Amino acid sequence: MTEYNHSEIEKKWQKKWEEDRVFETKEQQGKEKYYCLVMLPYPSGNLHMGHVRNYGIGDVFARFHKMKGKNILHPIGWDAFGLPAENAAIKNKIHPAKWTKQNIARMREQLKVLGISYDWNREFATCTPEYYRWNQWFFIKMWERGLIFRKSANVNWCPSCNTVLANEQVSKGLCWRCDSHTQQRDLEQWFIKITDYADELLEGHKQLCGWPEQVLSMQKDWIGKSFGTEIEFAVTGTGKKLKIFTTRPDTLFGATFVVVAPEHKIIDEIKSQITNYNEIAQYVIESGGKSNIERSSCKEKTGIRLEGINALNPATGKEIPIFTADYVLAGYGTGAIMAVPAHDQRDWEFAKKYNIPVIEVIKSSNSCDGNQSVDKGVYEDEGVLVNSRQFSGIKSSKAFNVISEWVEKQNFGKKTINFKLKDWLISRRRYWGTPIPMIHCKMCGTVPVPEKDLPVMLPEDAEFTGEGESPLKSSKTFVNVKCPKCGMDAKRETDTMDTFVDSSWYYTRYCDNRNDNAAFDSAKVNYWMPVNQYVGGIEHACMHLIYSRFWYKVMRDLGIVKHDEPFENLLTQGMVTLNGSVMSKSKGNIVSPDEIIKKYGADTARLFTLFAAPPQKQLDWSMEGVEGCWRFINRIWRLFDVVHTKTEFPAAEKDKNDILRIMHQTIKKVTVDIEKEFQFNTAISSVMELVNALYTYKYHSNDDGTSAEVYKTVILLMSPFTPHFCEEIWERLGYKEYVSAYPWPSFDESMMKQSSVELPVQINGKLRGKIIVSAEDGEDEVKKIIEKDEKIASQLKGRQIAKFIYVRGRIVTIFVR
RNA sequence: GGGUGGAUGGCGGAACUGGCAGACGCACAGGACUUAAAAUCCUGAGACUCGCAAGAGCCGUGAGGGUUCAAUUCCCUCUCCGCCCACCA
Repeated sequence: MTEYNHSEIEKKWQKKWEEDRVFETKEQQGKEKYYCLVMLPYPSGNLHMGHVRNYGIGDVFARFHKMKGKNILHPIGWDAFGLPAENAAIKNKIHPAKWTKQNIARMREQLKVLGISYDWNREFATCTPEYYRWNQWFFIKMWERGLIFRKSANVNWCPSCNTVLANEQVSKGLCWRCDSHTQQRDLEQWFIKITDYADELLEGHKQLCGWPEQVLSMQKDWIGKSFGTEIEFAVTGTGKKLKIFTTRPDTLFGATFVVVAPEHKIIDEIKSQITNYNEIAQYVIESGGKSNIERSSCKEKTGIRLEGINALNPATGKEIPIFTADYVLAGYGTGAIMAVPAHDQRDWEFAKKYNIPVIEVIKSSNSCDGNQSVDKGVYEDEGVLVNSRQFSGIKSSKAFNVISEWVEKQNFGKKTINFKLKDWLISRRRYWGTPIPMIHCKMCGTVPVPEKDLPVMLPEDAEFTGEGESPLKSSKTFVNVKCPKCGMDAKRETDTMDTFVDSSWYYTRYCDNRNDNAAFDSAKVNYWMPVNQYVGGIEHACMHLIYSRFWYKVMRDLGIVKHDEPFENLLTQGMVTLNGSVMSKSKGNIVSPDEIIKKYGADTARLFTLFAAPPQKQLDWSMEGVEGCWRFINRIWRLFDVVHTKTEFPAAEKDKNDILRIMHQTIKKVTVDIEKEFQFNTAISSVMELVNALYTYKYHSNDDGTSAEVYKTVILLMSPFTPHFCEEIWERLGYKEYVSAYPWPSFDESMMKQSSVELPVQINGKLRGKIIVSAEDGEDEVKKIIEKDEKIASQLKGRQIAKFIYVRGRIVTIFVR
């Protein structure tokens, strides 16, 4: 056969697949469906190795299940709104739409060269009015359901991007995209009430058996449900009450001070009674300038006492001081806490610094350390209540309920539940996003754009200066509008939506991407959804994957989808690194997919990313490893001639059953590894073993055509990993149909049985020899064989066998004295 | 600080339910082919000790202990590394 020419072969089959519409799909009732989804790429302009890995993994699933006879949906699209396009507009004076379109065109070509089995008919970009009008439609539906609200909020502000960032988009005080230091500002913002679904998002985890435990626990922590009690502390001389939140109501009698967040409104409300108000006001300003991250990173807790007033501990009736300190967060609980220095580390540190009394209220129930002194430090574990009047002596675990109920009865508090999850801030002062479809009218207030007027189009005439307010404000044609209610002059909302909105429901649009009358046809979505296999990066564990789950539940409540959860199975793939560090432009350690594909072909590039590490783990790039995969593909290529040439080596006859047994074992291994284990690396290595065995067989046997049969299986097994190459061989083997449409090989357990097995023999835990036994041999036969084995027999000579263990097919262990 | 995942040859990584540790690949060495090289095909190999050798012994899965005839796998204690969250009351 001629030499393996990857570029010719890959071009040929990509063209054929496209011409024959091999991967185009539609609903087929009665046929099992399989929806394979990969996280849609941002059109940055260049495909990187992470993409190759991500989409290569997705393609294995899609192609495998297609061969398994399922009806496949395997789509791709573009997450096309976002900051980089706008930054490019500012920097290079190119319109975001044009920049994005160019990038998509280039990346589409790069993707096509990879030969992924996408149904390209279903492609779309989220930046088109055909798509984003449905963002607007959903927004209005949510508004109607009371899920959208506005409030003035202290937000993260990126001075470089000139925009508001969600908490989730700030990492270590830096903007998630440009790495500038962020600041705090107060702005009127649009929010989605995701917290209404907090409980369901948590409960829904029970249905997500196909998700990695790691992702679930990250989400659980992110949602952060905690049970506690709200308790009111009267503020002396003001008639005001201060509501605190605690998860430790059992320590109520030990609360010796109260702390409020600097932003807490009570400070302003009672400022006339605070004798050191000037000092307090200064502290409030100072902490307001700090980000949450700065606050938390400072080692020593700062705070200041509100002089002239006290709080009344409702349980003890004692007056205790009130402090303000920035270790208390305004956004969590009630923004105020009761501090119990004996049983909380932070309160302890604070009390020591400001010389506040410490009252022990829980003693370890373990009598040995019952004499512990509170001066020794903090006791945060469970125990028995002390110094707590009628509650002394009961267990702290019980006291949670007992004291909470008592507090409720006394009418100064109640049990509550708190979440860390915050409402989703979705407005952006940006151009390149979905316009929020609202109109501000002086008479009618905030009015949604009527459905018939959707989409609210992004105007062409906006200016991109990179400074000040949203570019949409610079467009007169956009801003000025008539109120849909009263017809008077009104102004359009100029904020756009967070791009996470786009990616929260795109997977349903693939099911019906050309629909002009609705976001999608429910019948189609209900056929394809839920996604059977979702593949993407772990970095989306909390944001994208929570927003999507939330959005899907809202769509369910709107009655347009029928399931509770969008993604049945999730695979989070590891990063691609070079010499252990992440590939990035700034580090200059990028390996370009283009170059690798040009030199070795897409099949080799894909094979390497699948073989070098399990999909979930980090993958370190290695040129030598790529060479190895290239060699393996060539080795299969050459095997074509080997198996079809008559060879005779009667001297060392190899058993035909041997090679067939290995073949069936390999089919099983590859099937299970793809279907259940997600272990593509071991799937591929088992095919390598089969190929090695085939070479050996061919050179040491009288072949009657068996090797050609086995070879056919090798090609079938490899086809999800190296599809172009396998199509080519398949054709040369004389098949008219595509290998990608051919049924996946099945295995026969009975073919895997071996008549004789080699068994290791251990004596006193040490390997002392090996014996060959027949698979059916019982313990007596095995004993006889061992007695005949010279080497083992000599070890046993003169010693008494205390124990003889025979694990069928595994091992023989003898324990002697 | 909380959560979570991990630590196995020179390297990437295998190992079912506790049952021969190191599959497969890379790198390395030797052989065949070749005038030669590359490519290819074949073979070898965890460390240490003894042996000319075939081989034998012994130690080995981050560290220490435990359960077991048997532990990379189960239990306890500890160290280090990655990721996510982080003053969440």
